[in-house]
Amino acid sequence: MSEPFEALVRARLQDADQRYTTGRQALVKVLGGAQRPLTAAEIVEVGDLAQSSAYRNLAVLEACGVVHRVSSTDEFARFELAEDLTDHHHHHLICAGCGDVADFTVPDRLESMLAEVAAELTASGDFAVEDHRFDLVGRCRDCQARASA
Amino acid sequence: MSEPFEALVRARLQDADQRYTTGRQALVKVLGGAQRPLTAAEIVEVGDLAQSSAYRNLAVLEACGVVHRVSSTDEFARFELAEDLTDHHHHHLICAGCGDVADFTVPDRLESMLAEVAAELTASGDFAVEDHRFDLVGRCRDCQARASA
DNA sequence: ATTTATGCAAATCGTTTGCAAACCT
DNA sequence: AGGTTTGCAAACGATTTGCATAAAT
Repeated sequence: MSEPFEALVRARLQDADQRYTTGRQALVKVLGGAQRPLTAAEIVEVGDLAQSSAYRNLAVLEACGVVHRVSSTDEFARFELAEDLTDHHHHHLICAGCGDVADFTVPDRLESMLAEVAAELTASGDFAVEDHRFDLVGRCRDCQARASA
Repeated sequence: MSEPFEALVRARLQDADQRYTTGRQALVKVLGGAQRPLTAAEIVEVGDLAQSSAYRNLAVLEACGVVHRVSSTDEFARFELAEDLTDHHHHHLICAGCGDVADFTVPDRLESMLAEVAAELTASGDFAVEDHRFDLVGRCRDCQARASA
C-alpha cells in the first residue's frame, strides 16, 4: 500500500483533524485497487470491516475530499477515489440493466467544451459549478447479450 | 389539461395496456406544470393522491416512457416528463447544498459532440448507449448566499 | 361482471445511529 | 487518562407491497 496518493490522503485527513486508521486505509486500498466505483456491499466484503464502519468512514473520507459518491440507476450508492487523487478524470457508463458502473474517458476537445459551458454558468452567478457529470446510460455487454437471448 | 402531449401519453399507455386513470392524469398534469423535476413528496402534496398510488403510477408511467426519473445528491428521487413528450432536451443543475434540480440547455455544438461520443461507443459494441446525462453539480443562488452569510 | 387502480397500513432494505468495548496518542 | 473508532444491534426513512374497497371498461 504505497500508492502515490497515500500521502495525499493522509494530508487531507490531517487537515480535517481526522485519523488515518487501519479501517480507513483498508477502504482507500480497496477503492484504489478497483477500476470502477464499488457498492458498499462490495467494499465491506473485500475490505473486511463492519458495515457500519464502512459507511461511517466513507462519509468521513467523502467529507475530506478523498472519496466520491456515484449514483447509478439502481438503489445502491457507489464509491470511488476522488479524481484529483488518482489524477484520472473520467466519466461513467451506467448500465440500466444491472446498475453496474464502468469508467470511460472522452476526447479533450469535448472536455474543454464542457468546462467552457460550466465556466459561463458560474460567471452568470446563477449557479456556482463545482463538478460536472457526463454519464452515458445504456446496456453493458452482458446485459445486451441477456436482452437478445 | 389539453397539453399538446396528452394524446401521446394516452397512446403510450394504451400500447402498454395501461389505463389513463384520473390519478395518472393528475401526475402528468403536475409534472407538465413544473419546470423542474419534482420529488415524490412534492408531487403527492400538489397532486392530491395517496403516496402509494403516486409511487405506483410513477413506476407505470416510467415503464411506458412517459416519466423520467432523475437522481440528485440527496436521498430523494425526482421525476419529470420524458423529453420526447415535451420536446425539450435539457440537462440538470444539481445543487449540492439543497438537492434541488433545475433545467438548463447547452449549445448545439456541444450536444452534437455528446451524441457523437455516444454513437462511437455504441458502435464499438461494448456499451449500447440509450441516454446521456450531462449534469452540473454546484450551488444554486440561494445556497451560495447561505454559504457566504 | 371482471379486471385494474386506489388508499391505508405494514413490510422492505439500504443506510444511519446508540452504545459499550477496543484503540490510538 | 482522554478522546476517537469500532462492531453489534436497533432505528431510520424513502420506497414498496398486501389487502380490501372503489373505479374503470
